Amino acid sequence: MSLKLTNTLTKRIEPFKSLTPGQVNIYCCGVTVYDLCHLGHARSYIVWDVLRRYLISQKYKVTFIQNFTDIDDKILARAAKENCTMNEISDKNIKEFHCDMDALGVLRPDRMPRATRCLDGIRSMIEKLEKKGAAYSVEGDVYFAVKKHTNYGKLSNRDLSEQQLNADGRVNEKEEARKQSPVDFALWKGAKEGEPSFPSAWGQGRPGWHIECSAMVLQELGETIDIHLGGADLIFPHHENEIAQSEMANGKELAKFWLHNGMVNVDGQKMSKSLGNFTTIRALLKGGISAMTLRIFILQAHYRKPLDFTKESLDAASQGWKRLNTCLCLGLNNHKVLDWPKHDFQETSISDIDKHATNETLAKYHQQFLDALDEDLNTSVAISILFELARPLKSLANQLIRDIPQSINELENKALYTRWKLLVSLAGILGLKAEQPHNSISKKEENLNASFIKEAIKIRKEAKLSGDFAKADRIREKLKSQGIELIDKKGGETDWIQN
RNA sequence: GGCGGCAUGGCCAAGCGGUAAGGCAGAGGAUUGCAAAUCCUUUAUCCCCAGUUCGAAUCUGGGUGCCGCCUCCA
Repeated sequence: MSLKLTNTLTKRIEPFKSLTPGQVNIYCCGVTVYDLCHLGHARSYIVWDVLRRYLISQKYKVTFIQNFTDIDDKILARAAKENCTMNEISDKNIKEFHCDMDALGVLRPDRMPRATRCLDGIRSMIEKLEKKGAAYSVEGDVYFAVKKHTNYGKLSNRDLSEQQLNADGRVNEKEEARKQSPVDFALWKGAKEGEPSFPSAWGQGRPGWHIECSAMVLQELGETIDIHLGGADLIFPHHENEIAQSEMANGKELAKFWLHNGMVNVDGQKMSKSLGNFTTIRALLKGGISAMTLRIFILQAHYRKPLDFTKESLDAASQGWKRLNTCLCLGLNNHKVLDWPKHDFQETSISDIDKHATNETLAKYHQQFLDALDEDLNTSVAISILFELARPLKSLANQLIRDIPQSINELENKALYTRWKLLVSLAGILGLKAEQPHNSISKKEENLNASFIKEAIKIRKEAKLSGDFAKADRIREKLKSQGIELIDKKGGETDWIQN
């Protein structure tokens, strides 16, 4: 394996090599927990989930840390609005975050530190910076003196003298006056009236935004980590400031690889809270978009490029997933008919795929899939290989669902089983898992629904027999709009599945 | 103004110097109820101009357009 990744730090695609063989330490910038997550967040965490799964499949021991920013102006504003405490807002949204990410099949990070619970590390890092003369305190605030850091700007490739400082004129004049330079940023903010605060050597206050990540990386993973992840909008100033703080405090390079994902766009513009053009993950899932559809949608584009969110592209992903899903379900639902070994999805190990590639064609697909991911996580190509693998399986699946299965000789059957296993394994690296369509419904709805559908099928059959196809089609369309798909089989029988 | 990214068929999207993956939609054929679902087949010379090269969507230079960051942001 030779994984190559685009490193924002060097502006190049370079071979990935971990500091310790077989071990990868990753830190991923998490969310500020003041609200539900939107599709942009989903993209970020799904993409990095694939990176993680891929590394694990390549036998790396991965330690994945991701933070929660649980103190911030927006959380406080939300708390004031909802007349509750900051902690209540944070707790609630952390729960919601997990709910969404679990639904999307994003593996939970190994640890998820919260800013308010890492204050010792934060304070001691600020003290260290102060001792080194890289930080100064003014009236309860502490600022990082950017000019002390000779390499400032190395990540975002910026010359500070060329920047339009505070471009929007959104300058807090009081704060500006306290700073030695307009580019300096807060490490610690003195407490304001009525806001939650924490004790420190500089008085009551709270940490600035950037310092928590620096402190957590050190606390959880050490001075230098393999990979630091985040959205492209964090490159400046957040990651630049992290580098400045950590490298000044520790005297060591913060991260070997900096990876950044592209934004999700709506009508060509970045999806963001402030523009109000966001769609939450929750709304999408509730609206009937399946988690795996979102995964396909996101992974069909390269992670660094902007991704336009439109109804059309989502529909396309949905149709594509439907196709793939049929194939992934094949061996689960039909193993008896096909005489395939019973297969439990939960037990599919994503690091256990080598032995499945038994023939030349499958070995080729397998290799192409791995090569694609090696090449800076080309998930788009990886997915295309899943579709190639799926084609004959799709054919088989439809024979089973709709017709009498044709006789397959033993050799073919075995090859198809192997192909299916490979498909399941490779899909697993992308976090794509079968979503079983229900042809039996939960007990609660069973009586209501099943008999209703049965009745509808009966009426439709009568309509068909009497030649009233318009009526038959109306019934079919009506059920379809309710997620029930009718399938006319040979011999006049009608089956149904719920999508 | 500074830094960075992008421009490929109706839509989304790969491609990293040797002659355009994949998905969706469309078309034709099979099947069917002149239907749905399904299966098979099928559709591009890559924003413009100039250059390098035997050969460029891919490299260089110059345009044009769009976007991101410089302020909270995945």
